[in-house]
Amino acid sequence: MDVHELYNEQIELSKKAILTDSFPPIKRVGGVDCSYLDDKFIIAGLVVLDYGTLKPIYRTFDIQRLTFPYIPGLLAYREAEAMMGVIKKAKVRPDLIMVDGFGTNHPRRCGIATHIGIKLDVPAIGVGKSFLCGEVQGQRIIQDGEETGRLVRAISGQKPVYVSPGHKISLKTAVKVVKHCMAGHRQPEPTRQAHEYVTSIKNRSLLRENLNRAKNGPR
DNA sequence: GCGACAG
DNA sequence: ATCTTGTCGC
Repeated sequence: MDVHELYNEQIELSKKAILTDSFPPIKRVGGVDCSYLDDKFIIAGLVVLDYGTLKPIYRTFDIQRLTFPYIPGLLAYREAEAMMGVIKKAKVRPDLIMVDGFGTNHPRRCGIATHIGIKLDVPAIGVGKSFLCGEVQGQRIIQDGEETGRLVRAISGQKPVYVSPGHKISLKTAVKVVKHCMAGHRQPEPTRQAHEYVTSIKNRSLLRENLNRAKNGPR
């Protein structure tokens, strides 16, 4: 694969990003995250929460073969297919998706939240757990003079989360939504619960693997 | 060339 | 992300 073609695709995708609010009142928020099995498979999980109570009302997962390596700036090519797969198979549709990663705060303004948002035409927000790029000025993240992201924390003094709009939402509203979803943990509930979920699926898979090994291996 | 670099 | 014990702080 040629990374330059992917870079160009990201640049083209970023031009399609809508960074203004264009979605109905949020009733359900979705959170997606991934985990891996032996570097061979990727598990994507989706948890849909009631926006008012932040209680989970639905969840599903999808497992696919891993086909792309981890390359900073190209995370979407490793995880987006699995995430979009689980979102498409969901029986309960969220009004907005929170993704583990970035949106517009990205070297080419096209993090995985933007990638998924545009390809599925769904409002999306990126919630990163570690700094990616830009210049931090207080709570703001500036790139080429524009504010592309914001540092948000549930508890002052603790490590922040990096919020940026992915698609069909403004930075201001994205921050507002993420803050609304904070329940005393560093990460907002949608991605936090999605992470817990995929981890449990992973452990369930590993357990099943070991049971089969104990049953068939020793002979 | 050097440094930075989501999950 | 993943591997992995004890340990620091609220």
